[in-house]
Amino acid sequence: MTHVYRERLLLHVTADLVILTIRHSALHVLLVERGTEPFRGRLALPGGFMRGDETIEETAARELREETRLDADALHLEQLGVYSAPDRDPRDRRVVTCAFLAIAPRLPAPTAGSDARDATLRTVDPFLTDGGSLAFDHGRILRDAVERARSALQFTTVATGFCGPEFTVSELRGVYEAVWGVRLDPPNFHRKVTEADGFLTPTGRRSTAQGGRPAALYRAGPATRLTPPMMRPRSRVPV
Amino acid sequence: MTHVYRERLLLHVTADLVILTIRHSALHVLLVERGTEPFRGRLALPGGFMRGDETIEETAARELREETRLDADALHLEQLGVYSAPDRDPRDRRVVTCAFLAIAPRLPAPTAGSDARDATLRTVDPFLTDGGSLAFDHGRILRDAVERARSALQFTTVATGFCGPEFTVSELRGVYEAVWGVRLDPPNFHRKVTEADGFLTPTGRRSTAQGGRPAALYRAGPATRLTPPMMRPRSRVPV
DNA sequence: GCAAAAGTGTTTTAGCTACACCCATGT
DNA sequence: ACATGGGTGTAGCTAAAACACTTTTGC
Repeated sequence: MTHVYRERLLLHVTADLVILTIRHSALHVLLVERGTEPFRGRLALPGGFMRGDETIEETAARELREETRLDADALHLEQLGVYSAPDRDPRDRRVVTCAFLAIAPRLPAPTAGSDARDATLRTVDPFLTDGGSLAFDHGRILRDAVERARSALQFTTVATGFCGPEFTVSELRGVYEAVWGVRLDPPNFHRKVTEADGFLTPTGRRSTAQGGRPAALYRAGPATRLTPPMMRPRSRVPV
Repeated sequence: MTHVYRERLLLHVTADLVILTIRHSALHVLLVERGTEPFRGRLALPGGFMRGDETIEETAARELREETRLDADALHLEQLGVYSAPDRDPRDRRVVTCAFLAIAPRLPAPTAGSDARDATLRTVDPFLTDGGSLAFDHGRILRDAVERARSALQFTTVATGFCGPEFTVSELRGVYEAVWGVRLDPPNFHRKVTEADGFLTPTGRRSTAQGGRPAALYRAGPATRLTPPMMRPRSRVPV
């Protein structure tokens, strides 16, 4: 803030969302097909421009609501970072974006007719190895988001955000297995999460069994940090 | 990116720096006294406006160079996040900032006559409890930065960034003690950091003793993640 | 010799891994 | 009955905490 006014640049600021969810035991991301240039017809992260009297978090929450009908208060929504390379938009050098990571419970299939008429859920895997197929620098943003999510599962309790309001320990384990791409030992996982202080709150209810003994149902507990952390196995048999 | 042009807002974007360093065994932050309104005469984080053909990281690196004469390549510099409340600048609603955390080795006292003519190093503690005394929302940013630094020391090797090119294990322990505000057991700390893979590289040289046996000198090792993490004591006798 | 800081050894404890084994349901 | 997934018990291992003790310097 020590420079003269003529050096100041005026920029468009967007909030782009990496909305992660789990379907069929695999990590998925919500993508939209672009209807306008640049990158017309290519897949991109949902996002939108910041408006006046709005924080960037409010912009992100608004886009999230428009794309998923979900309320940002109910979801984990965190800033990933600013992406500001001058050539990231080939038609306008003055667009910087603040990327957000959103963690969503099982989403309904995107409904036609809504504002998200062209939204699809895709498995993240192809985009992690081949980042170039997304519009703008969204491949890079998606890779950063997945890396952030993998790390967050170790040290925080956000994994419950992928589950519904009530869930079983197996379902939670499925979240870790899908995001980390490993198999975890069910007995040890059960002990770890049920004994971690504030991670899970028992509801006293049980799930309707699907093929075995009914599992106890839990809600997300009050804790936000997971101490001690859930250590990610160094290298295991991939799923 | 689905909205019409008239809804787009044009914004000024600044990079504000939280430059942390350690002096006299206490965590310090570099602050400047503002010479212009708003907040004339108040202390603020150094920062500056983003220019054309520049990424926000380059803006931050430029400001860092101007304030400390240090090269950003040699330092740990990471994004903290975007602060975008419309009323954060009482005179211009269109200024958002991207805050950065910089970790600097022992800085020389800010030199008069440079661009940082009015820069001072202050201990962070007063600003953590009384955030209101800094300009803008910089008290909030500083608190977030210190929290990030405390967390980073657990899981990464950035603590070496507070030390010079060669340092002793004691000096490194002093970093942890200053940032966390706790006393650590010297024997256990020594084992932990010397056995952590890639954290420290022995130089073979020894420090000139100051009051005791000379200590071995190390350089920062190649590792960036610290595995297993250095767990922060739950609650200890404060320093 | 004594103080001070560096560094090693040793005991105890906590947490994790691996895996055997029992539990409660559907078919 | 038996298959299936839920959940507990337990032995062994690894890492960390606590602290006694040795080493190497300056004075």
